[in-house]
Amino acid sequence: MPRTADTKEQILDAAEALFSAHGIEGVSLRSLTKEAKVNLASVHYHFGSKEAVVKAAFARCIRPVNRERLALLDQLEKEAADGHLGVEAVLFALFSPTMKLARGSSERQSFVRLCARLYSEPADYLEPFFEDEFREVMKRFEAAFARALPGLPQHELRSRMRFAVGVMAHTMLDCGRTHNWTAGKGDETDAQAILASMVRFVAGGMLARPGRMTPAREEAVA
Amino acid sequence: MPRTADTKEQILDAAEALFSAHGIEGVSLRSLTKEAKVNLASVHYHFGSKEAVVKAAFARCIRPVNRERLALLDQLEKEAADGHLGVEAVLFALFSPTMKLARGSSERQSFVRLCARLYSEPADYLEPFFEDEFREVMKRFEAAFARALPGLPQHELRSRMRFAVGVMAHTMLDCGRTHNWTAGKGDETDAQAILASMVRFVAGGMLARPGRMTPAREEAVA
DNA sequence: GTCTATAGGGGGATAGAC
DNA sequence: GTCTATCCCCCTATAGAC
Repeated sequence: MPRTADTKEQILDAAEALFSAHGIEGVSLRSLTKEAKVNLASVHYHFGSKEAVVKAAFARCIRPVNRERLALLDQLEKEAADGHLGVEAVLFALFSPTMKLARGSSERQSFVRLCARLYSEPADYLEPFFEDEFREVMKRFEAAFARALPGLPQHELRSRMRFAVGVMAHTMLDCGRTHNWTAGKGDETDAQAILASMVRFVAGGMLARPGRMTPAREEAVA
Repeated sequence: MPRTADTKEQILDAAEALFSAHGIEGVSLRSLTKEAKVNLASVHYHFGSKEAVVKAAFARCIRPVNRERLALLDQLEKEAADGHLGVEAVLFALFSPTMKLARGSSERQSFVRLCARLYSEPADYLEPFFEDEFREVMKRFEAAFARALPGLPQHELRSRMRFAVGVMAHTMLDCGRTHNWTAGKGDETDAQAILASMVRFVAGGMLARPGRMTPAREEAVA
């Protein structure tokens, strides 16, 4: 065994890799402990339950990302203390920390998919946990977007933030399906190009003039 | 029993409701047949396996939607045979058929979440199935967007289409979490407002000038 | 802290009567 | 076509030796 990592971290490493590949319900503690090369019972000794492993794995994945998001936003707001706050800059602060994960070691690449998957996973116990982990980020970025997009009604702003999250989550999922992103040759240039495209696209959506569709279109859905 | 539906359809009705609520792995054939008020063995008689039930439920849900998408696009291309094809109109053809589902009977509302969930479900056997079901729609809409957005490089166009799908999929998932969309009072006005917001947002992204981020931002991710 | 062994419950699938 | 009964698998969790 080349690593000196302790049992707890070996379990979390395996949890990240397997949960992202097969979903929570698709991973048994047996497959998990086999992958981690630890005993089945040790997972209960260290975590107490499968549910606790899921939360711990997710927390270890997302906390540094959200910390970096807030740090980037701090820096951004300090630079622009007096004047204009750019939408693209705010989006960059929101997106780039996750994108960075997609370029790390192959063990870390699966993190990205894990985060995106967990958001759509219907486990009831995850929803309040998610809310806790993201509350600060959501609050701070809502304020930043409100400043970058003056005049946009709050309800519309919140909808657009959800759309932005949708773009990111979906892109994270798609990054795991390599055949979709084969324009670049590898991870290094790709991640940067995808991030740039994402920021441009979402900025375009954020900046769109809010308003109604043409009447003809509205009738068609009524 | 008020309905005269046969066993097969009762199973599919229950499958839609339960899969969308709990995910594929979260639903056992036992819970499925209990909800459907049919015998456990009947699911194997009619479908052969759980996997076949999943595919059948998904096909029954998505085929009419994709048919309507293509019909709307047909009509749109006929109207605009000579001149300009509007991005918002194409987006409307792509999005509105799913949005309509979200306003039907409560049994049908869960369809929407089902479709969104299945896209992120990591079941290997679903990916080729998905590809088959959406090939025609993707081909036709890629051509339509190419026409509506002349000059946009094909690779960028494909990225943006994935972003658009991400917005829709994420919105479908969120529609099930009612507390997120409580601005309107019910489903009727909400669905229309959400659809309008979505179309405006994605159109803004589609129409964004493709290009690079500012050099400072690019360095930060390198 | 780490292991073996096992409890106790569900899971998908199937055989065969009706 | 529909049912009951059952096979055999895998699951999480725990007890208790080391």
